[in-house]
Amino acid sequence: MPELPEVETVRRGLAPIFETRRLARVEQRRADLRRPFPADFAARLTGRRINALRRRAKYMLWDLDDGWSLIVHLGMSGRMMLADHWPQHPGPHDHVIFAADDGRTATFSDPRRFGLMDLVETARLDSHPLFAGLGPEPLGNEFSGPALFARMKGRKSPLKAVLLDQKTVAGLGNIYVSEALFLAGLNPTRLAAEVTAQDAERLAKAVRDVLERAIAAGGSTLRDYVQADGELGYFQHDFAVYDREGAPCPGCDCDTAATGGVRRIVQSGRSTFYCPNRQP
DNA sequence: CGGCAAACCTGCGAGC
DNA sequence: TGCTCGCAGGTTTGCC
Repeated sequence: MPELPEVETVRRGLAPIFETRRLARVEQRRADLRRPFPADFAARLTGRRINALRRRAKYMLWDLDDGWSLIVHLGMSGRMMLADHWPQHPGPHDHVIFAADDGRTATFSDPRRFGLMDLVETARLDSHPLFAGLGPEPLGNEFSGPALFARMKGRKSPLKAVLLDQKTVAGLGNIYVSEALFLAGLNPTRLAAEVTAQDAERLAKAVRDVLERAIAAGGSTLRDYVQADGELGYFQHDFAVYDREGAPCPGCDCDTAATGGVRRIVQSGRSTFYCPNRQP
């Protein structure tokens, strides 16, 4: 799915349209996504003004004028399609349609239906089950080398798994974990407990760096992710290692014929890409 | 606690 | 051309 940079890109696409506007019409077209929608979902949103459109980790938050917030998670294949008018012929995967009071619409489309939507009292957001255990925002002030080091301490799991764990730091997914570990020169199979404070410092910087560059590029477009305005993100052209098995390691003089180039391994069922030379 | 596989779903590309 | 298989950006659950 969209990881943090893609969710942030979608948020930035929606904010100018929906922030400060009222929801004139909302249509929920099926009973559930990954889980059921809250009761009276569309009715509770209709007529509400959106005070702010925020993001926490990979979740979008639409703060409403009645003290509640809409939580939107895009899952693996969720996206928001913008239009000037109510869609005439929604497709089979168009599950929710939102219309602002000026007639513009956003259609939430999610073929795999791993996304979810929920409503929560804004003041109680941090205690919502989805948010209670989340680690710090990687682009926020709470995230730093020492903070990351503290969270990795004692964890006898591979770096890949620990970074993918949203309790360590919130917002990384399969792509950006591989990219960050590459930038930091750390092997994904190394145990988190064994990295030094200096390693953690480099890793924290790498996480920030890759996420900031990905956001600047509008995220990564693989199969079905597009920005809210229909434009394609282009950070996928900047991947150093992700989905580049066998390719020469970028910025590395290692002999591809000898090393085999970028290597792909499977960790807890998911692909990890790295350069064995730069990430010993 | 931790690692791992499977589950939830559909679509797509590769290979035969 | 048409089929099957494997794999895909996430998260949760349940089992060793």
